[in-house]
Amino acid sequence: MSSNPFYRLAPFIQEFIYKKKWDVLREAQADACHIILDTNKHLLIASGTASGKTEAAFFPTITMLDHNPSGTVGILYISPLKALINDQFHRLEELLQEASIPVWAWHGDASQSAKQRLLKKPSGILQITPESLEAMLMNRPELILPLFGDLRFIIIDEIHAFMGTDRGIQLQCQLVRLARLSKTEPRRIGLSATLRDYDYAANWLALGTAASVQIVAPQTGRKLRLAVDHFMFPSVEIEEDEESFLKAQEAYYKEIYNATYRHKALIFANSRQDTEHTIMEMRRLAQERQEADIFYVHHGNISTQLREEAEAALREVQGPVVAAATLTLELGIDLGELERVVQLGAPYSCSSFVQRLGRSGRKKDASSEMIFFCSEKEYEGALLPEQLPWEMLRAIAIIELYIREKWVESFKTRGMPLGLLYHQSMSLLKGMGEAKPAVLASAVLSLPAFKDIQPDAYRLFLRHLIKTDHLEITETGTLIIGLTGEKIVNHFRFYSVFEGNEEFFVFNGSQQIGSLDHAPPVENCFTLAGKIWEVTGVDDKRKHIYVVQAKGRKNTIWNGTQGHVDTHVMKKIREILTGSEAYVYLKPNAAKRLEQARHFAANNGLLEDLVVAAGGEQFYIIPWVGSQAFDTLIRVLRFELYSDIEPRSIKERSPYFLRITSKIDAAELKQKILSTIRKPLIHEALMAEDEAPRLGKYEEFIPPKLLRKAFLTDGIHLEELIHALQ
DNA sequence: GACCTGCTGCGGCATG
Repeated sequence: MSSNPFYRLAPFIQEFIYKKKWDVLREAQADACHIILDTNKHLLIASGTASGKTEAAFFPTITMLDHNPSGTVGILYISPLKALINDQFHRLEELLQEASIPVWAWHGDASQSAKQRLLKKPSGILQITPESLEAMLMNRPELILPLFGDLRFIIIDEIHAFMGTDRGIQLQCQLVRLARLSKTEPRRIGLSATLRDYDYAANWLALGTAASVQIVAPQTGRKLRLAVDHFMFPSVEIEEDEESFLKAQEAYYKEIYNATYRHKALIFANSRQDTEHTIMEMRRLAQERQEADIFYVHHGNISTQLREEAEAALREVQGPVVAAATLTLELGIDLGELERVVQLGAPYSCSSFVQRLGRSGRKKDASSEMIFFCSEKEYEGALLPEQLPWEMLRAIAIIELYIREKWVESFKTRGMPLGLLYHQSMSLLKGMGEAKPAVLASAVLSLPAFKDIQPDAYRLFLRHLIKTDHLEITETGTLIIGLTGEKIVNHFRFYSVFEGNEEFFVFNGSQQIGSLDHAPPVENCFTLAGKIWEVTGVDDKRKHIYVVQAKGRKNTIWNGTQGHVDTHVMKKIREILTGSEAYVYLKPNAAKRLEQARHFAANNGLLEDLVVAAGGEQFYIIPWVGSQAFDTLIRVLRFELYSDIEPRSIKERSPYFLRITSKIDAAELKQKILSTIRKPLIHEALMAEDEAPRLGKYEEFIPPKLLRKAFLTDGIHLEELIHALQ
């Protein structure tokens, strides 16, 4: 074995590296070479952004394919994004110029003729999305053997984007189905820049196979340069204040302008509106100063063409370019080296922070840097806990967790993914045409993702699908897809397991008022078109929300959905408020605001206990738990403490605090909450009798009895709540 | 008043 793996790579790869003037293989690349070339194990590459992960996966696997060409497709590359496939396609074509290994992109936008050419002579590397793979497995299962009968490797890019999601469960099912139909056991390679829980990731990657996983996770000692700034916008309740509000806003945008001026810069925001608004202001300021328009917006509602223009500008234009994006620019599409990364507010998760940070400092020895612009709006009548700078606190917590503890969020797999059970059952049956119930059951329940589904539950599930015409039973006792099922399965939307953006239309009688992304629960109020409405009913099928105009003062204003925050982050925020540390990366305004917040929290007793008296019969509950445990706490209050608390008085800002009205005092309330959550059989009590909430796509087709069970398993996070409150 | 991802097969018509 040569000690330098470079000399073991295929000649055209050596030539490619030489031409690129890369002096040595990166650590991850060298390690990956040894594992791929010298072992039979799966491989997990968990190394930082810009460490050459994709090359680390492709160099040795292509080398092996070059030595010993495969009779069918030899490497299957699976990506969560079409954009990533297109990006990789060009890079692979360049690498493979001198080789006789073809590369094929297969996704919704790929041409039919290219797909036909591959089918004529299956070979080389195929790049695909889970949705296109689903279509293949379901509509053309007979093609799997000729396409993949000699498959050697499966490379899964950005696996953290799959782990812990329904799409990831779908992918795991597909890998097993692919292995069965192709009669191969390809080695798997997973790639990610943001992982901490390597064991979970390794298990995820190897699920359903016998081989073990070797992990490559080189330490990168990249320098960090961080800054957090804070801006206060005064309230605009009275007219005189408006001027000072506008002045503060102007100062804020000028600061962003200056931070990105004459740089290649990316501005991350947490909402599409923020990106639009910020770029509008940047344009205005540039125009005032007669500077060029170098600004772009990049988010989910922007067309592919415009997004590609923004990406190309960042990558290729000489001179300054400024783009504002939501998380659309987090994943690994190549943008080249960016000089500045600005974050408006705080990301919701540490892992998001790491991805965004990785957009700068890609060159050797360059430091990664990010400036946080946190802002706060003062307003009349703000409740005590609302006067804490939560967003800035979350920014500090995320920074501290990452730089001190190297912590990022871990993933959790759903125990009862019933929507997926429907999806995979229908997909498998469609591929089979017809099947005896026992045959279908064994094909589905032997998939590792469904190991916790009991045969009894599956029988109930099948009977329900027969009753609702999703399935039909023939005279010979076999199952076929039923009339209702045909409509679902034959629609092109069937291939994805996540729901597209829905629009709920709001009706007051027969008058349509507007639309919302989500339906608030019945009896909750929300504002739209300048008025407050109370929800009287929701028609999930027609996507209608029925409302009446709310009368009098209503406490239960629905807050919409918020980003998910982990319990670890909330605990860190409390620690920051309790402590006295001065963080070096805080700019003067931010440092001052933190000091104020610490005093304010201490003086008002906000850090002392779970329940804080707020005067009269009002109380704050500040639990310092993440979003999921927070939602469970609300269930505890609604369903178990309703005799002490006025349920309609609950006002929440998830996951930071709740305000409630109660006749019993703070100490007793706290005691009741703590003793309630430890009661045996409490799980069942936290749901209304007729409640069967859906957690994902296709769950409307599941028998309510099973759906309730799934919610108890995956929707109620009592253990986390108990643990966090102790 | 979070954010994001993905999509077949075929009939019919126009064009070279």
